[in-house]
Amino acid sequence: MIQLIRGFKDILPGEVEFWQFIEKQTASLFENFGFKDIRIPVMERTELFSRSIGEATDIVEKEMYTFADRKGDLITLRPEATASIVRAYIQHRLYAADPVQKLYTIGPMFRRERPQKGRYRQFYQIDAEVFGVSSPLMDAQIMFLLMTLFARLSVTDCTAKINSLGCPNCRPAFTAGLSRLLTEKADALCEDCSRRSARNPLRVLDCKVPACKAAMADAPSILDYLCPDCRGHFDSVMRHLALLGVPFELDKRLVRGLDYYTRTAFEIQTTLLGAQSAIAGGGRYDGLVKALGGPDIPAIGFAIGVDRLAEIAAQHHPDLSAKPKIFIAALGDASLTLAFEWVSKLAAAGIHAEMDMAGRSLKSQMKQADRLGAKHVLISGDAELEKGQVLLRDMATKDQVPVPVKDLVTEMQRRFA
RNA sequence: GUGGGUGUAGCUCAGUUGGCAGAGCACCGGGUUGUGGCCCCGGUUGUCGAGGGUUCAAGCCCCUUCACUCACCCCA
Repeated sequence: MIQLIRGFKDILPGEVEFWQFIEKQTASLFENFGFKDIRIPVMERTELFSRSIGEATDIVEKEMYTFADRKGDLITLRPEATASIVRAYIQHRLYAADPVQKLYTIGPMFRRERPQKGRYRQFYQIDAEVFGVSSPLMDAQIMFLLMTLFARLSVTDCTAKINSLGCPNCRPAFTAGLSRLLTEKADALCEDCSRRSARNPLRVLDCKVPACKAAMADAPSILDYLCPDCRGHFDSVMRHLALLGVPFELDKRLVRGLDYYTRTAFEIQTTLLGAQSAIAGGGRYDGLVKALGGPDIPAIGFAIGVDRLAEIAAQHHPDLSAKPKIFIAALGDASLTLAFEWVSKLAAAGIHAEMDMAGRSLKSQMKQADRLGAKHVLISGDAELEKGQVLLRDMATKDQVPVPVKDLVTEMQRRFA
């Protein structure tokens, strides 16, 4: 037996129904908000990701599936979708007709992390991006859209955490201040934090080690450093979130793992999934389109963890599997042939119909119909056929009525279509 | 990458100081010549994760390894 790759998984019938449900709700809601579906490849040139996500990030440094193709070009299985969508936006000059474009996609992403609950090496994201809108109204609307989607999916136990990361004008001052503090307190920090100090200084603010907490007690907040534009933008986001009734919490330590974010950063968290509390995250990245060679156009986007959503949805919706309208139980060769013809034609006509082809006992076939959850069973045996009819049984009420064999498919269509 | 837990039937799991591998569920058949759910009877199902070692004898003890899982880290 050949094992599947670590961190990868199959989605089997019984679970896949939740995925379909999520995808349907997403498509209809997103289209109501003006988003259009876009399909992008699962592989790109490695350079696209290293340039957009950031050379020094965990994702690029140690989590990407990167290899040389037969010609020697370095390619990477996408660890996220934003880079590809931005690339497509620039490459096809989608901004030419209208710089404002709202795009979404659903698909697998790949990161080589250690698997755990709610974290896989091939995982699925619903990803959406809005180009050409710098207004804070869009930031607020996007979070409203997310909360609305989650409510539809019965994921009620979630809160929005928001922060502002500033912009190239104001962030450097904050980063410098923080770095200065970290250098001063270097001796007091735990091993992890001394490592983080250089790479990801903001993370130190989040450390649970008491000594680090004490050392960071008077650490600066990014919010105190925001320039007037960023401050105004952030205040407006919060004002409009309140207007739409989106519950949110300010989280001054919220940071995104990707370098390209500016200003608004947010995460939707839930308590239902153990350590992997984030079911969606995103933010504004006003400089990325230009950095990747496009025009200077602002953008904001987010990603939803579908695996995590499906796990939660499974707790609410017990059975979404399709139930047959009709099961045909056949006794004897003549009936078997007729049942074969009827089931095939009913299914083709859009009526979910099933049968047993193994020639088993009536009792066994009834059991099978019950297990499948069939609404009705057509019983066809020699005794009925002699009279030119079959029996239609309602499985819930046990009522049985004869139905003529002639034009049976048409009659069933009339009753159950 | 680091740590903890777990690997026995399709599923959930028992398995005593080392002594013939088990139960429930599921599945198949019967009880009812041709009628589902409840009940009763019978039956099928095993690389005990893998490899090596100790022993007369290993599911159990020792070593190695793999997988799953939870957490750190990071994130969706």
